[in-house]
Amino acid sequence: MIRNTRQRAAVNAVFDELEGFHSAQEVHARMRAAGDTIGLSTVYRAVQALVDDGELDSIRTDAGEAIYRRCSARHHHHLVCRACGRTEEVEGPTVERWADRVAGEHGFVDVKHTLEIFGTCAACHATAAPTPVDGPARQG
Amino acid sequence: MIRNTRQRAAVNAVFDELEGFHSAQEVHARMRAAGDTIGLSTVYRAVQALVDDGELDSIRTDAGEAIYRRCSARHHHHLVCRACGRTEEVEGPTVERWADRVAGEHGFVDVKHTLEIFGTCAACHATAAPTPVDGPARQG
DNA sequence: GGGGCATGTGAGAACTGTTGTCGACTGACC
DNA sequence: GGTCAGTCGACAACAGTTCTCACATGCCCC
Ligand SMILES: [Mn+2]
Ligand SMILES: [Mn+2]
Ligand SMILES: [Zn+2]
Ligand SMILES: [Zn+2]
Repeated sequence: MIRNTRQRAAVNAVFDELEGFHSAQEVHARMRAAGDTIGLSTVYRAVQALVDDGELDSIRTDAGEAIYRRCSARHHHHLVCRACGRTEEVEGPTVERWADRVAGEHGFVDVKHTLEIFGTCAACHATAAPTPVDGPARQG
Repeated sequence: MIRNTRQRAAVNAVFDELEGFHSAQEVHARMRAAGDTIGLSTVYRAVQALVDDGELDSIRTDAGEAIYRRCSARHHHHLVCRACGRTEEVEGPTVERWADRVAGEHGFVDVKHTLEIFGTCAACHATAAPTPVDGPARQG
């Protein structure tokens, strides 16, 4: 049985205050800095549980780190500024249908997909680029 | 200046004989097993150089491991069977236009994207599922 | 065909993110 | 309150990747 614990609730609460994507390690550091006592393993277990519950969405940086964000319930994708890290949720039936169709044409069933879009947001394009964030290694 | 070395050529050659995606560690093990003497660090450096040159395409498994494949020059995406790991290259203007359009609508410039499709291929769907391969953690 | 030397190599150490271990703890249920 | 499976967290272990640095070797120039 899944039990309600202070730690799980606290991790969940952190994502109420946080915009955008954050790693388990960062969440752990923030909680510790705020006086919360919680183990790193517990943070990892909590974010994974939250992803399983659909509370958080997770993507992986180009460096291989998993980052998490409070996620709206609707299926969507992310548009990420590679300069400032700002993310927008984007969605649309076009790409959903395309993915299902090409998979079906190849005889694949039980189809899911991952899609992330990287670019430079208008603000960052206007000014000089601040601290960069990893985009994809190669356009794929 | 970039120098031509036996090791770099050998890593490149490995991908001529190999279908699908393979990790740096696997390539290293194959080369060692075949009697090639090469260091793991060198394999990592070689595949990275090949990705930079556009000779290889790289994606990251859900477990965070980078895997590499000889890549056709045309822009495309991958349709991966989560049961047997078989991959198909898929492409189409629909999804390209969609990604560029939604990014443009949000004021983003210099846009790239990553897209992978996961499913069960017809062969694996017909038989019982063999050794599974990771798909995405969550449909995104 | 040699020097000279910047570039590349590779064994091993180090580093990163993540997961496993296991004794202590505690929320849920009675 | 008592029971006990689920949970915690310090720590170790692990996997993939990158760094270090002494040694080797392509490449340019003669
Ligand atoms: Mn989608
Ligand atoms: Mn594309
Ligand atoms: Zn930006
Ligand atoms: Zn298959």
